[in-house]
Amino acid sequence: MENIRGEEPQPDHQPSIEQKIYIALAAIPQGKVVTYGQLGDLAGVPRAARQVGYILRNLPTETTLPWHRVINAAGKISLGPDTDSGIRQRALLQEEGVVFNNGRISLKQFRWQP
DNA sequence: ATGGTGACTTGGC
DNA sequence: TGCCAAGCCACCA
Repeated sequence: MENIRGEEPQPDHQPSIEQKIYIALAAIPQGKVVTYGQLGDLAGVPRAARQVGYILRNLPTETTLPWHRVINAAGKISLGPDTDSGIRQRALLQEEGVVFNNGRISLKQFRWQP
């Protein structure tokens, strides 16, 4: 596999941070969400919240990964509600049955806990 | 080398 | 509840 910057894998064959994030991301079930920091933890990369955001921002638009199931610790979408991606994320989540209350998702109800 | 930035998080009022 | 300051860490100019 190759990373988002088109670089080849590390010579030691260790999974890159990105690959770990992709794998953890792919495991999130439909109708559930995780926070940026949680995704890092699930991928075995603590304190990687900002890095997760960076990686998601650089995903190709045609990705099949469930990028929309990642929200912030406040239970809100981190993209502006006025941006195309922000609007799409909300729509995709609602299609999966995720409910918004005043722009917020109840982590109590919808957070995925393996 | 170095300081600014950001799809973030946490603790304290 | 909500706002703020710190902490965080890869990326970039």
